[in-house]
Amino acid sequence: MNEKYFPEQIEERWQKFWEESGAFEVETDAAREKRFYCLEMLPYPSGFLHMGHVRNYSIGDALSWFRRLQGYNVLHPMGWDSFGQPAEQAAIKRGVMPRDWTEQNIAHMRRQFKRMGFSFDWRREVAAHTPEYYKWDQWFFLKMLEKGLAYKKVSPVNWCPNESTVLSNEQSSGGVCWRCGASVEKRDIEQWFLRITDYAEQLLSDMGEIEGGWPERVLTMQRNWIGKSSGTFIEFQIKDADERVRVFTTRIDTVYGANAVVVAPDHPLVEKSPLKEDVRRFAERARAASMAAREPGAEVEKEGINTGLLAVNPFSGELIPVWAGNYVLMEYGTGAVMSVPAHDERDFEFAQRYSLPVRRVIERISHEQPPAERDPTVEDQSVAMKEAFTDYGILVASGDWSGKLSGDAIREMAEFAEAKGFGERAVTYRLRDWGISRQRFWGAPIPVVYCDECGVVPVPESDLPVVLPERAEFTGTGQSPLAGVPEFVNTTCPKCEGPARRETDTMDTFIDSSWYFFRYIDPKNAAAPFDKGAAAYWTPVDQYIGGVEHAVMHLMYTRFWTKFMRDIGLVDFDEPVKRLMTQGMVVAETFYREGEDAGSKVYYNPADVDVVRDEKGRISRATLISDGQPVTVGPFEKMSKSANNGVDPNEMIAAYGADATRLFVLFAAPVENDLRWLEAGIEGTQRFLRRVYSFVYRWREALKGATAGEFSPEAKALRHETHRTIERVTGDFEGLRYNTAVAALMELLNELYDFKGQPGSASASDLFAVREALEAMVLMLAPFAPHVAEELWESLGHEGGILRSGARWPEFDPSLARKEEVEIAVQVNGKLRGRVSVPASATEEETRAAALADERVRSWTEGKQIVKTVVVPGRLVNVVVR
RNA sequence: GCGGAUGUGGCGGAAUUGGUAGACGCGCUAGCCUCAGGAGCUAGUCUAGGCAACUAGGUGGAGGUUCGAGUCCUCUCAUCCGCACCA
Repeated sequence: MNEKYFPEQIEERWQKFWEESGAFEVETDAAREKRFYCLEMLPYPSGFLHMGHVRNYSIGDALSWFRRLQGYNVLHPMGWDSFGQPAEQAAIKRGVMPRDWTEQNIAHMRRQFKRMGFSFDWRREVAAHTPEYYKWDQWFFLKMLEKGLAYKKVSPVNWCPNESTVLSNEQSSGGVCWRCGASVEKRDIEQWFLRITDYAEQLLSDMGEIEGGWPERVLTMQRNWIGKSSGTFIEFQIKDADERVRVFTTRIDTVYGANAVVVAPDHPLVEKSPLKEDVRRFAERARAASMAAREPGAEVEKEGINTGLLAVNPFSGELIPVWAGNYVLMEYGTGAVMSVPAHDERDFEFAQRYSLPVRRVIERISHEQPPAERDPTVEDQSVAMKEAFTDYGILVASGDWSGKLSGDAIREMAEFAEAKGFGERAVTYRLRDWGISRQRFWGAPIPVVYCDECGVVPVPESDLPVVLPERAEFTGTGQSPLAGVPEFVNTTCPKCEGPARRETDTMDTFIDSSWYFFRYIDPKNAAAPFDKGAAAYWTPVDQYIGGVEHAVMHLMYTRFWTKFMRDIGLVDFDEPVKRLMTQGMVVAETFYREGEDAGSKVYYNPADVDVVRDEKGRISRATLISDGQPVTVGPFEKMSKSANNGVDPNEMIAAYGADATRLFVLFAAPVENDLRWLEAGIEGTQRFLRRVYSFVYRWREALKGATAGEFSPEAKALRHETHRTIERVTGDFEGLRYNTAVAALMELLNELYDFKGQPGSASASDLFAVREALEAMVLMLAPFAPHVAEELWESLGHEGGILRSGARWPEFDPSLARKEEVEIAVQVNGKLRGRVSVPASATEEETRAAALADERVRSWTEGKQIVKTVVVPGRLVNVVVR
């Protein structure tokens, strides 16, 4: 052991040791009942590790170490979400093949991960772009096709007319092509979809199984995304035509207030309109407007046009006009609504704009509801009502239904409609089927073949994987690069062996990430995606950790995938993840100056800025080091290129070591909060590690003479601190409260520094107490700073590395964790007036007596009448006087 | 607009879930050590008054419940996030 703490030497040494000894390699072992699956979201191999990754994997790594030390068989794997657009864009820009680009990036990032010392079982590494992996994407697709869960339908894509190519949403943001700036059009093409909507109800109801383990806000977002709504379909007959229009409503009780039927501009009924040319022009305008205004916050004004058609209200028999309106969406419900302006805000706004009559059919039943705005002299309330009344209430002007309560009316009117055959109750969902077709090269090919004779033919399982070609032309224009590779496209029909063409669409990369954590369990399996028995041992995942940006899509898809795997017998549970932790962003200071153009900013990296603080610690001045001139201090923002506030993990490792870097990201903030990166902060954690190190260095020889015996008061106090710390840290780990766990360790170290006694002269029992404290400290430090913990553990006389040495997470002795003497706060009329020390075992009476006997307390109670005393044993006494 | 969350020193954050507010760290101040230090060590650091013991105030704001409120309730303000014509 070196006298000084040199992180780079220690870290290199132990990384090598771990690798050579296979320290983190685990086996599926039914004999080991205690097992734990710790999973972090797999990264996209962009080529560079960033601080968000460091945070994500530090959180998971700490938990993995903790569970290992507790004796669990811990699966902690890593892989690569290695399909996706950036590789293809690199190919277009620089001509490098996606595979080469991707694999170089993976190699680089893998080195960075190893340099961080994360405890992954690298033998289980998987990468989505390898045929061994995506073969099973294709296999799952075929299973879905077989079960009728995969199907084709016509659906729009973003289309650049200039380059004749399909664009992703990202490539067409703002409605213009990312490369040529041409305005993007929608084009309808046939694409593959997965029927996730078949699982909508389960995705909703199974949330009950994971509530408590998942953040409430994630569940809420998923609930909103699924968007369940119960209501009724009602059919309106079109006058003088053999057509009916179907609407969906949750408020059938307001049907007597309908003043119109409003359909989506692209609703098929529009074809029957006598004014269909006008309506079509309107529809085109509406479509163009909705494409252009995709920016959030821009509320589109409600517009519409009368189609000239009339519909019959099946309840009242009344004739009402049919309008086309831009606020009605073809994708939701039936693409048509009954417009009830008196009781729906959007309909109200629409009616105001086009001066349609407003008929009120629901009255309030409670005075807490808004007062009735009603002009009894006229039927049309468009003048009297200032806004829609959307509450439930009592029906009026609704024929036989008048006088009923909304709740009853909704049920009875739906039954009536069903009985009369013009309606039915239904549940609709906002959730739509999952479009998985991508007109791109760098993804898993969809395994179907098109044959002129046989039509759409699935590739037989035995022919999987359908392998991507090694090379293709990447121009960024025209059709998908895959379609330009004849060896790939031209094939024979598996059915009739005649000439056929392969599907050239590839799969959405969310498919890869929907089941990757099952592949880790059995990554080399050539006969199945994974072994059922092994999966039953390891899954569901005990703890999943990742960014909240995946709260909806990825986590919804993976839940769906799991339910499908259950239905084909691969797993026997409903939910893949028991506990989910969503970590906050890593943010850093920003510094800037106004740029040349008005409103533009030039950002400077925090490393290039010198900050001067006043005596309070507030920033008083910030100057650019290179020219000494002031810069503006901006807010903390997510680390990014554009704000020039990124920090390269490599530089941090080089300057402070992987251990200090990891310790800092876990200590600086609770894991779910944003993390403010401050270079000074990491210096603080390095200081802590150095202090631990040098303490062990000074004491390690003397500690060989430690034996338990009669303990001095100081030793007792230290042992109390040690056991109390173990208790706190253990509890903090269970709740992933790393920041307070680290704080507790720092407190214990402060106690050690305050300990009276020197290595040369301490008694054997004092040494025992110090040794006990240090061993607990080192083991509890291992999840945060494993390299230095290994080094210290060895120097305390343990051979073979922490895990192999049989070390276990320290247990606390409750009798030692408890204090013998406790300090009791004494209040007089709720104000703190003194503190007294009593034995922990003191009774309520003894505590009260001690409090009242205290001199300072007496000076406040003197001459007053004691009305009562409240005693909280072990905590405080409150004396109430008058 | 709807839904959710959060407001505590100069800063990140603690507070055993109704019981000593500000743990731990950063920053800052002073001293020691040093050729030097962006190293290390020691002490201090919520605000105001006081040499001090101490006193008063203090958890965005205003009320309330309670012996006692950062914590519970009502209203209000601010910030952040999610969804957004979902019928």
